[in-house]
Amino acid sequence: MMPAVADDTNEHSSASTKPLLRRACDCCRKRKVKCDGGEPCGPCKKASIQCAYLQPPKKKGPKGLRSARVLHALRTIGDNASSGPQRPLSPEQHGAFGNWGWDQHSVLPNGVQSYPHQAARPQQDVYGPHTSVPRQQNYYQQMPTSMTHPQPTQQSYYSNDSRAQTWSNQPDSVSTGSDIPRVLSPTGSEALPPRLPSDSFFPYIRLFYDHMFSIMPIIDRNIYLDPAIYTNASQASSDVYCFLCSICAATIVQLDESIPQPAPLQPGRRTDDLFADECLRERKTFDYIESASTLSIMTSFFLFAYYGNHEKHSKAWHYLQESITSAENLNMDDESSYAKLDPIEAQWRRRLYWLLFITERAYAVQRRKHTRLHASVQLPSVFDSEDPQLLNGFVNLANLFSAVDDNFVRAWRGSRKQSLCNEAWLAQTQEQLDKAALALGNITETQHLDISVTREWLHVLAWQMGVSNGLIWGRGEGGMRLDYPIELARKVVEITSGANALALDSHGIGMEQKLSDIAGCLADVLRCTAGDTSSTFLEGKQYLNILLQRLSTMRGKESRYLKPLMSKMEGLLGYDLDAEALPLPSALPTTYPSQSHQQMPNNFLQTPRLSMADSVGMLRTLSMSGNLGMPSLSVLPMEDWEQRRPSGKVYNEDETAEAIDAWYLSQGGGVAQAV
DNA sequence: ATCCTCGGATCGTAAAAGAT
DNA sequence: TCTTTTACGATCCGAGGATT
Repeated sequence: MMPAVADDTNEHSSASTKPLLRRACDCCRKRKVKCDGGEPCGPCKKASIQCAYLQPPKKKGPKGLRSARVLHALRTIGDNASSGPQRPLSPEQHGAFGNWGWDQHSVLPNGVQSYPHQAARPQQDVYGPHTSVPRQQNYYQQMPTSMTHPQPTQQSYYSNDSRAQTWSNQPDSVSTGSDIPRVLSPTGSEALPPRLPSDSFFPYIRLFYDHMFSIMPIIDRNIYLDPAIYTNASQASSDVYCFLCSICAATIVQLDESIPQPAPLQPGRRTDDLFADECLRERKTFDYIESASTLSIMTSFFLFAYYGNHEKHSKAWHYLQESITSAENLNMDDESSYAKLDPIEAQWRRRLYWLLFITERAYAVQRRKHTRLHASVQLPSVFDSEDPQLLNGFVNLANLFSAVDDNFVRAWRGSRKQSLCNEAWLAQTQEQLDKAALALGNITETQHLDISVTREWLHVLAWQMGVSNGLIWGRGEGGMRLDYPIELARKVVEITSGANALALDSHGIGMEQKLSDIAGCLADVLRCTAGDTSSTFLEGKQYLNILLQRLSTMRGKESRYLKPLMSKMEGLLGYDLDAEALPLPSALPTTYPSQSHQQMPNNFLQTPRLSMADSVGMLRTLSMSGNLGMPSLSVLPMEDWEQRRPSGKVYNEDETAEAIDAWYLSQGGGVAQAV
């Protein structure tokens, strides 16, 4: 499938017709010059540029249903005709999505749809179809050659065209055809601080695609994995530059030490901080709010990821909200707005919207915040996407979080009426969580881990809500049993035990938080049932042990949640907080669930038994104090945990301890009656 | 004179549409 | 199922602009 030439035997064919090379290097492709296929190739050697063959070949042939595309083209023509001016299909509409967008030459053979002329090509072509590299370069060419920023004359040039960075278009500018001038850069022409060198970005973008793209499939690899577009990155427009800085900052801190990273850009300074500072500095030089685009939404989003991973939660939440606000400004929460867009553009926007949705739900639950976005727009397409397997996973995750509805969030924040947080509702919620993410067969491991662990984590949260509302002694529907967290922990151990560490680590601190939440909840249950020697609870201790082991090596180092958890565990597992490392790191069963329960670590302490009623009482006390599932407050800053887990639960008080014990015995739980 | 950019001709491949 | 049509990715020629 590679050869572009018929009778190309191996290297160079001696056929009479001009021999096309089977593959040109990335730079020659960009430069549109003949490549000799060498490493480095002749033209690259001559030009003293880095020769590489990184860009993967794209799939050829038509994509999607032809008839649908024709329909869209006709519709677009109709829209343009009725909405007046001259404005051809906006470049944004061709935009960011590589060549599965419309072919700009073929949409309208009469030329009405084609770009008028080169000079009017918008800068946003950076995101244009892959094959139109020249236009990307053209875009960069508009920038001054020195390390200063665009001059006023250039601004006026830009402001007269519709600034097509790929996704930057505002729907209203499409529908009204009004080209609102946008100020892109500072009005002054004074020299500005130098930017980061152009070659700073690409290594991190590659890391992003290798390890994070499957959970954030929002930028086109055909565009951003092309090293050539970074050749002038330091002179890109401000919003592009900010975006690149933010995604690099987020990637570095999210992957952290789980994978070897390129050498620091500046000695003695964290590169993620450098990127983030650059992004923030550059943002002050232009009105990024007024010129909001999908690009600026993503910039805010990656700033969120950067701060979130650094546990700077006020800033993280701020930037997440900023990205959501920008999305609302672009009407991305309005389904009807997508109909006006090119189908491909619409698909990318849907992805971005749902990523914001998922992230907001997850983060809001973790930090007990309110949510603003709703499942109000259609999910992105799976089968028509460039990677159905990947999109399948993404959509699964979106479905899972759709089960975390407003009631869930309100109940979790403690602002839902007690009467509404009843057993039936919780049972239904738990059921929905399982139903929402069923088809996990054909997805990547990274996504599988995310969905599976998130699902169990949400189960844990729902269970804690039940406890807080006095539902623990029910019939066990919706898992409202005392030992339910042990079952959930078992699943999590099964999910993570065989997992590729890097696939787990690529979820950043969010995964650490979820695992620590699950472990914390399990620890509470074990503490409250201390002394119980039934197999279920001994099993639970082993699961806890394994989860702690996991946390001890997250992202190349010990998770910051480990010590708090261990201090909480003091006396329960026999661990000493001051111990230099967890015991048995290598002796842990890697295929744990198949192991028998006999081989318990001998350092489990036998502590006095509690009755079932005592256990439930303790759990309720913990939930009242807002301490349920939380590691000891003595290790993490108090306000940090309080922010994460404020209390505020309500629950009934009228069940008797006898009834509880009787129920539990009937479940075969085996908790001892009394000390 | 040399270098560089980039429109577009051309080709091969693969998917959609049509014929049987 | 087979054939035809169409879309699209890819290479790279060569005109024309920029630079030395």
